[in-house]
Amino acid sequence: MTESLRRQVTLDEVAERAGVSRSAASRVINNAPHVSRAKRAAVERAVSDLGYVPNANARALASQQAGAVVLAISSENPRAFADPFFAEVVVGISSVLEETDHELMLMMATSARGQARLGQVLRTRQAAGVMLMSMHGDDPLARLAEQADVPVVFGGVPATFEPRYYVDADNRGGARLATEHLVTCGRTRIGTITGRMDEGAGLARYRGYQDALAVAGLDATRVIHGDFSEDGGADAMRELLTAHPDVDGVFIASDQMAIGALRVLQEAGITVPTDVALVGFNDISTARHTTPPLTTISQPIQPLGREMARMLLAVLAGERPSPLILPTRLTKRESTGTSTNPT
Amino acid sequence: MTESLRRQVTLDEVAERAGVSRSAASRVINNAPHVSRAKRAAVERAVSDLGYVPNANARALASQQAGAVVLAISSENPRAFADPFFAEVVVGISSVLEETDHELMLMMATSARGQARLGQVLRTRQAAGVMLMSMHGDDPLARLAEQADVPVVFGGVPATFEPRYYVDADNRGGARLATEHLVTCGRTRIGTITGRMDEGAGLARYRGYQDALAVAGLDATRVIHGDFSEDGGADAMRELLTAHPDVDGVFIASDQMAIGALRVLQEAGITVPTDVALVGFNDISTARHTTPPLTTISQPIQPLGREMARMLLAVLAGERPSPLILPTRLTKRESTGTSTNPT
DNA sequence: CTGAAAGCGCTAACAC
DNA sequence: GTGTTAGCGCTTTCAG
Repeated sequence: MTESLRRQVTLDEVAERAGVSRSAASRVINNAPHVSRAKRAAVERAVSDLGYVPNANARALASQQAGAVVLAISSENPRAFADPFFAEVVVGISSVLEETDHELMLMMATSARGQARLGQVLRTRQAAGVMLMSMHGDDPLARLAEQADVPVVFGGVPATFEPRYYVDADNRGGARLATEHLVTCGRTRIGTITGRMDEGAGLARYRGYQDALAVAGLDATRVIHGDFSEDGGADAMRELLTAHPDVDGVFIASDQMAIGALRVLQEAGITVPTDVALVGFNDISTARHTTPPLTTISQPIQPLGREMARMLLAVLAGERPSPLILPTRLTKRESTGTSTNPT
Repeated sequence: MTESLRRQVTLDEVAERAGVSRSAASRVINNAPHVSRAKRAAVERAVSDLGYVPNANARALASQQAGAVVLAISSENPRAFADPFFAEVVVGISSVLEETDHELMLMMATSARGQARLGQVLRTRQAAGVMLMSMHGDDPLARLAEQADVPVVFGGVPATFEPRYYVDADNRGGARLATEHLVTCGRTRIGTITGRMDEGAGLARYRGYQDALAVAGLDATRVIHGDFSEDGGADAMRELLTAHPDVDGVFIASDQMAIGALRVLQEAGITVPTDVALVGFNDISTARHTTPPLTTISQPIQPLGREMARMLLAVLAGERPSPLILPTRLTKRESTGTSTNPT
């Protein structure tokens, strides 16, 4: 690391300095076999003397395989990536990638243009693999990735098909946990505000609600479909109150919606949790600060990102990892009754 | 886009199909001059027939300049990127980049390894430029970027030096606004909980507090230094209460700290805003949902990202844009008194 | 305006 | 074990 921090140092220079052929140098760099200890050492010295750094572009071009992987987020809404959820996922991914020689490219495949570019990046082998998140319905991205003939790992399961490789949180189990908790609290007229039914998570959470009530032998028809957003949650709660005024507990498929619902309940003079108990999903940071604080299902978001990255790495290495479902857990707070006052 | 979605289509193939030389084809692709209309059209047809997509690696190698730009986040804490703030910035950046042919690489220059890799990426011209965020003290990253001899745009101003190109929010002005609001509300014993003083934002917000009180002719010595975190805010508020029990208004340099402070105040039986009025900074999403909701300074976060990207693009294009300071504004909520009950 | 030729820095057969 | 030889797909002089 002594000389020239600005200029490119080439392999040839290293080879010359070390007094070996370029192939030998190359072999050392990629620690391939068939190099004598002496040469190996010489090359290594030259590398550190010169501060050699391989040129990733040349390497990718020659070997037809890139070092970068891409994280693509698909959504008709460009703001989707502003969701703190993704920030966490990215942290998880980066923490794994940082240990390897893979760079992370971020692509918001929002517009047609964005999608085209993703296809282009994949097709020209600028990226070795893709992690795909947040697709609803039959997302064109999925197809695009398949065509590109590049390893794809999904974060979350699309609503319409089960990918070969994916990591997901146990949405169904979590929803079941949430609903069971409501049952445990003594609620008997339990409704739900679902997420979008064209997303895997929305569907799974709805199923979990049904599971729990089936087991408890309770009616599972107090259902309003929402869209995961705060305002959507408010609207849905109004509908729910109208359609089923007797509801005494609600499982809400996202904390954002739960916050909207909370507002509506307050405005209607309905007390949480005394009159109606609430459970959300996601454990966003705001959930701790609402009044009352929100009981919710916590997801291991950063691990989700980590495992996505690990899985992609595994596929890249020629393995065939199995899909992974990460556990979710109940985080009790006051919106379902305090511990000192269990209903 | 008819044939072969999987295979690389090369420029030569396009040239052959169009019945022109490779150079001609290349010129058309890069819409350079010196090509007859006829040839141009032929090439364009061939391109779309074949679904040609230039290979970015080859291009970068040959031209010695990459298409990708990197967003590097520096922090001793890998979780820093989990901050929703960054997610917003990234959205802003992406929205601009999506219109261009630049890819976005994300690098968390957390570990020494991460920093080394960043240097490597820059040095081997895998990236055309860098956007750097969140540095405190004399961040090694800044130096690294300079050495690499690649355009660098800073997001926020480091505490120790003023970079050539940067975009920042008007932290000082915002802090002043916040403090002035406290004055307007009739508070006279106004304290502050600052952020980290080795970050530009922490410093600037403290100065803004001083500015406002100097103008108002009020005492500006009720100062406790915090660290931007929720727990840090709680600790700081305890200290402040001990050191200056007479305080009746506090400007707190981040909403996270303000939330911690709010908790301490509540526990101490001090009513907000009646006894003590509070103003935070950032307008994080939780600020709307605390009890009482938090008056705070809103920053244009997404625009910040957008402008960073635009500035980098400008530099890349050979321009010399001036640094940019984005305005901040006061968002009034109940923590400084309701509008129906202005103190 | 146009095309030929010479690389960019590296990998990968292939002979030795 | 080792070095030589071709390229990877593109840009870029440089003559025509």
